[in-house]
Amino acid sequence: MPPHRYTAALAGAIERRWQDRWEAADTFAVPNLPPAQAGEKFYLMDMFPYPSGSGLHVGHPLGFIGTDVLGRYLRMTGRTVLHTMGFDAFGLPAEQYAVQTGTHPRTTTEANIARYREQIRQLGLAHDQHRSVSTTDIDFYRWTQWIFLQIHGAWYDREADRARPITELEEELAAGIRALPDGRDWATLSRPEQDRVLDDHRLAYLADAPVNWCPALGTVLSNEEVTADGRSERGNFPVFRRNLRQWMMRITSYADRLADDLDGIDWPDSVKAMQRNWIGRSQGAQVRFASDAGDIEVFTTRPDTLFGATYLVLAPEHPMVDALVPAAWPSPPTGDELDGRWTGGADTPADAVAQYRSVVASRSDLERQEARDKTGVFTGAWATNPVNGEALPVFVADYVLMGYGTGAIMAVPGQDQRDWDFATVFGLPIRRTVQPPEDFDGEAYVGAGAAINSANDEVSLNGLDVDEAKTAIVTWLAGRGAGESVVQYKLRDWLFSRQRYWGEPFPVAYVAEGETDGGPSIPRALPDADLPVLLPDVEDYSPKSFAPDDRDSSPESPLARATEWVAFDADLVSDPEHGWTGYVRETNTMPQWAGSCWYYLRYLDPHNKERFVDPDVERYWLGPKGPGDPGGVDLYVGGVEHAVLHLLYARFWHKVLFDLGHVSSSEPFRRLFNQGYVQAWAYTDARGVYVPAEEVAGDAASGFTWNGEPVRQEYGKMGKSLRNVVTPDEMCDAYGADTFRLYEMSTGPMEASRPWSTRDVVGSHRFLQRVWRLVIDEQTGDLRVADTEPDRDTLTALHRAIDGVRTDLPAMHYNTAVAKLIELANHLTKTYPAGGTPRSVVEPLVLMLAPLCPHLAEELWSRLGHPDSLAFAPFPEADPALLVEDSTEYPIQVNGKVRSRITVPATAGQDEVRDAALADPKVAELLAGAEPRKVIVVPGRLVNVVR
RNA sequence: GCCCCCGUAGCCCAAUCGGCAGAGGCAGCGGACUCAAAAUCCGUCCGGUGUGGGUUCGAGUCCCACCGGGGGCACCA
Repeated sequence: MPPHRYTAALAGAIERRWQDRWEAADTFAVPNLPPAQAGEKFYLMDMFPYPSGSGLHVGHPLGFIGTDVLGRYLRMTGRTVLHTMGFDAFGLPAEQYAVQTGTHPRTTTEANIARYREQIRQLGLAHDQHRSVSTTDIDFYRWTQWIFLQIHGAWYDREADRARPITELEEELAAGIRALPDGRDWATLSRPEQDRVLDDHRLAYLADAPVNWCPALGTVLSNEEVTADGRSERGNFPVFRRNLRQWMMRITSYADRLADDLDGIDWPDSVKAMQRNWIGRSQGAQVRFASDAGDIEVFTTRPDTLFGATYLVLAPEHPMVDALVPAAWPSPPTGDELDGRWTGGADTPADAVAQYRSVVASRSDLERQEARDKTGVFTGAWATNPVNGEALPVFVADYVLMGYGTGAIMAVPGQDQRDWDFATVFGLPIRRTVQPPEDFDGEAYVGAGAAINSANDEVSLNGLDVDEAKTAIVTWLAGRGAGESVVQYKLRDWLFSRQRYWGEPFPVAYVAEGETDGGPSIPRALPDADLPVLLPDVEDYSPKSFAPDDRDSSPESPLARATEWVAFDADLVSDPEHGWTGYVRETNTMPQWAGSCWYYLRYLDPHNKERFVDPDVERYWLGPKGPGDPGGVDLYVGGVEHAVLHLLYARFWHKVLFDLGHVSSSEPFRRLFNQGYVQAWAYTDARGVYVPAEEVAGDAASGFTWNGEPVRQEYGKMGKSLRNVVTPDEMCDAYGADTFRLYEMSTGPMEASRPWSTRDVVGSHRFLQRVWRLVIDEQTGDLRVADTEPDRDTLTALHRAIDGVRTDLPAMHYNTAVAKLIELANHLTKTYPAGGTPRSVVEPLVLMLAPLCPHLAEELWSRLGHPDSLAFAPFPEADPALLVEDSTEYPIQVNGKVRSRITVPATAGQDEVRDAALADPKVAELLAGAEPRKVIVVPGRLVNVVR
């Protein structure tokens, strides 16, 4: 082994040396407010990790390395880059570990963070270390609590279409500028009554609402945390709908802005589509059908089909059902017999409904989804269609959901397949009100067409297209007070409390002995001086949990047991009626999403004791660049799994802060990029048990074996349970961090998922050895470069590489950038086999390699005689004159097939190329004297002669 | 069921506007070095782009249908 070869050991020594040097020199620190002469700012961010106990595997740093390469490139092209890394450290695993072992979650969390920091440090990421924060830092969650109080202290002014301080609402109510919704006089209300009015408007509020209660986890969950089949995203336990008093955030106030503002940000279409879908805005109409129990209000997106409604359906849980049900089965208004299918064989409508409800309740969400057969029962009631006075039977069926619209629909089987299916099962009439095309042979017709069968004495839709008909009928309904145009959303308010220990405590207080008017407790904001509200020490970290299917159990937070913490005294301006004593704390904590809703703001100003972020600093890094620009982080990189949850919540918080004047940007993340995942092969033996992937031999052709036994290959996530984890530590030991970085960047484009393949890593290592050898003699350690002029071919190769790399790196096309560097290095190795590579070529190569392999590049740069770090050295620039060669070779196609080649001077015009092509003997032969019909010359590319 | 993305060499991947299918890496094969092996170095084989149509002078690229893979939504009225 030559003594100065670039081995893993040498790489390791070089890497540690440069990491220490960067740290000592604070190379990547950036001031909160860079001086005026600094280059244009760029705020670069990764989605921060949850520091799990098992540390990083090679998949985790893919995005971190990608952002680091970009950040380093941008610094070398004159930009001022802010890039750091934090930790999303509240959350369930540390708490569950605490429950098992009694170790405080903070101890576990801080140990895990220390481990993550070490692993990240050895990768050589150019982070500003001073800005690193963790959501569990007291200095951090103090401001999470402060932001909560801002949201709690705000209401949404519909007219102004923005949030405003609740104090302004109070002033307007007190001054009589704004009337109370129920017509009461503000001045006559007691203080608790006034407070309740205000609470009804706050963006953070307590509500008795149907929530997702997960007995097995002992906590409630947000809609976003519940899977489509009604189980917890974490742990896959059953989740039940229960009415509980919980903290909610009024994210629905922002539904329109959250949907509309997607147009102004540079995000992947798929993520925008997922957010739009989750918000689920649909334009429609609310229509009232009179019944004996009062008006039944339905929501429809197709008011134009109102004349085709032949029955109504209410969700089984609809509050009007009981009032609608008559004592006995009625006779139909038509005078016919009551259809036997309608009654479910029950003696009375009440029995039928009760029976049906119990059947529905016993069906799990999964069963309900799988079995799409239409079931339901007649309530015994009729309602009146406002457009034609027809009596429509009212059914109860579980294909109508209480959680969307009004929980009631008008059924139009002619234009809706679900209604068609139901009508078929129950023998209900079907009437088309949109003319299907002549060749239409389906059932319900949902397409465009002219309205038919749609007229009464006052209004006729017949002949109108769908949109015209909608407008006409809504106008008519509105004139009669029977309906109006409305917008519906799937989005629900955000359930914001959890019955957990390891989360941010709520900075609120309740009067211990109850409100003076005997009503429910009013949460009072704590004064700023009382922040942070620290987590108390407790004996037992677990919430009370229950059997997974115990739906009637109730949540109980671990904080409730910290009785000395719960009871406290405070001087609350938010509670003018009371004194200074006798308060109790909120014992729920905030969900894990809270910290990640604003951490990008704290990165900007992490040590500020007075504010969560200084306004000037926020404006510098996040402010809009001009009119119409929303502002925000310049590039945010992370996995697509946060498409809805984190990214929707963060946008919501940011918009509240924007409305209240705390930030100048209206969106948190100007550009979002989803990196792919590193996946891995896993292997199972004959019993289906996973075997250690690193011990498997063989290949796809000859079959895989483990200990001589055949095993089956499968593809999936990297993880302990699949026994296929590879860690960055192993790769750094075996090859060095630069090789590992280079390999991860060269296996594919950033957005693509790709399989991990340890045995391919050697290719990246060999390339770095070649580069090393171009500069350093492996035997002596001396420089091998010469101060000579490169030949013309080498210059062209260099400038083409520069040109390509300058295009590829900022576009995050790292795999092709790497290919171009390898190509150049291979050219140099071949051209200068005995050494003496011109310094003027080697130095740009080293600089171009620096973003990808910073340690190696720094070392070579230093050995080439440059005392300063190359972190801010100018990135090479291509000379356009050197990109082109003197002559160009053109393939000549005849009728699309390559038949010959010609070489012409690079300066040749189209006519010269054409003439040269036609003069080619092979082409002349194929033409056989005939004039070509057409000759296509693509400059620099090819010539096609059409015969 | 609906929507989105992707199918190029044994494997991972390149290929501006439609313009010579191949940049790069792995594996394989041959050779150099070595007593031998590993490591390293040099050289080299391999496919016509999932399938079938269409548009075009020319299609990996555009259009249609199908097949395969991945993701999202899923009785949302």
